[in-house]
Amino acid sequence: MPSSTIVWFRRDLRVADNPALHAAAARGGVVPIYILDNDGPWPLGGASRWWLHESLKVLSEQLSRLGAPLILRHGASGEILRALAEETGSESIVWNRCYEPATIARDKTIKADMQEAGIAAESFNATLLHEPWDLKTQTGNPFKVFTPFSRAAMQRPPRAPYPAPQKLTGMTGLKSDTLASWKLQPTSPDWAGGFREMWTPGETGALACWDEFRENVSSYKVLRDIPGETGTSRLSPYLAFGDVSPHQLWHLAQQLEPGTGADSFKRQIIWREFCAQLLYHFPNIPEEPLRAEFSAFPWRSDSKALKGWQRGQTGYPIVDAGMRELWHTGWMHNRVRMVVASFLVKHLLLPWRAGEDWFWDTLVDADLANNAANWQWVAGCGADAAPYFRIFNPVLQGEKFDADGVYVRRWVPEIAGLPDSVLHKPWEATDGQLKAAGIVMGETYPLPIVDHKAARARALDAFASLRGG
DNA sequence: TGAAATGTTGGGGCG
DNA sequence: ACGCCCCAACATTTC
Repeated sequence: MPSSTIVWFRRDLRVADNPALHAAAARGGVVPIYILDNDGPWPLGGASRWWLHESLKVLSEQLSRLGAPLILRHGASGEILRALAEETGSESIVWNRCYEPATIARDKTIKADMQEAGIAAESFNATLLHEPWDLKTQTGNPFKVFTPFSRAAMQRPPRAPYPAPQKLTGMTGLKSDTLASWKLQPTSPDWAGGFREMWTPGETGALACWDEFRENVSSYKVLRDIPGETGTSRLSPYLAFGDVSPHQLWHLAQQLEPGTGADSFKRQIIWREFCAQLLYHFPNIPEEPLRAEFSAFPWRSDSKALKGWQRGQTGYPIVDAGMRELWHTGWMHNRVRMVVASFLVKHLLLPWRAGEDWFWDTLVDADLANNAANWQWVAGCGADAAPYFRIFNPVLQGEKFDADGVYVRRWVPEIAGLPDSVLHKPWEATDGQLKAAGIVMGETYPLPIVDHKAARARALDAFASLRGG
């Protein structure tokens, strides 16, 4: 009887379209393992830990049902895998590749160590449609502009998804941590109530999420910009943890009628690929601006303003609504992410790194590449970045994309009684309107922590100082 | 995947 | 009827 193959789960918490699992199952017995290894430079944030717990619970049930229970262990990945190989007599180990710089380095070492120990180690493509080293410009350089990247990506159809295994041959008697012992979920206080209301993590939840999205995909292109609607797919956390693969989603989108929102949706998938590719080729973007001249940028330091932003107390309703949605659900609507990010970086002149850290901790879809690349995009120091003079006006953005105030009223209920005409600028409400709505400005809802016009002028000055000197 | 400032045009009020 | 002005509406430029 051939020895079992260890399947090391990481950001691929699913049984369908899982190339590593598929390959292992074809060879014979499998030993699935997930290792809690928080040693890297970007340890999991609180919201991600919550999602991971839920997702592992589902994966564990699925694998047990298929016949190969999931082993949970914590510690240094290399040592754990070596020990497991010894315990099980496994002569091979497989996994699906991750592309964060520290993970690449770690996995390289593990692969070499394994092979030295006579254990065959093989990795597979699973979390990106295209390997970051596969798509290059005509001159052979990595893409730094989205449009040509997306053209190149569109011309290269991704592989078809693998089916889920029907049955696995597992091993019994191996020791495993309990999921609860990892304490991934909050207890006191339990801040995850809003998370549970909104999300069903795991592979089955991902497919249900797709089904719901498919019903509305024809209006995706328009409604994806309206935060009061459920217009976006909300698939991002599933993708971040690999509850579903981009190949599966691409394949599903291909089956929709062309000309529907499928094209816009695929474009968003390509944005994800673009960011991953940037991180691969420019591995320090989580910490350093891609455009080096930004190292000299005069960011302010203002812990009070930062806290006001984090807690949704800026006095700008659309900003506060977004930040509270994030805090409550672990997620924020895409349009509003751009508004709050622009507000932090331009109105408050606070470093994009502070926003990156906060999103990393609070988003259930936190992804190193997306987070770094998009914050740099907003700050103007990244690839294909927003020009420095593009400063969102939070009032206009609110009036344009939340015209009926559904979103602001949901997340900033203390001003819900204002009429639409002043909902996005409560400081302009008349005394009568404030009284009728039960609002005392500065007490029940903050006055704006910065004046838009002055903040805009200050940002333009600061950004201009980079250019002229 | 901006917003504000500036420029241009044309309808209409009015002497 | 005409010229003048105002200003909304749209276009262009600038940040």
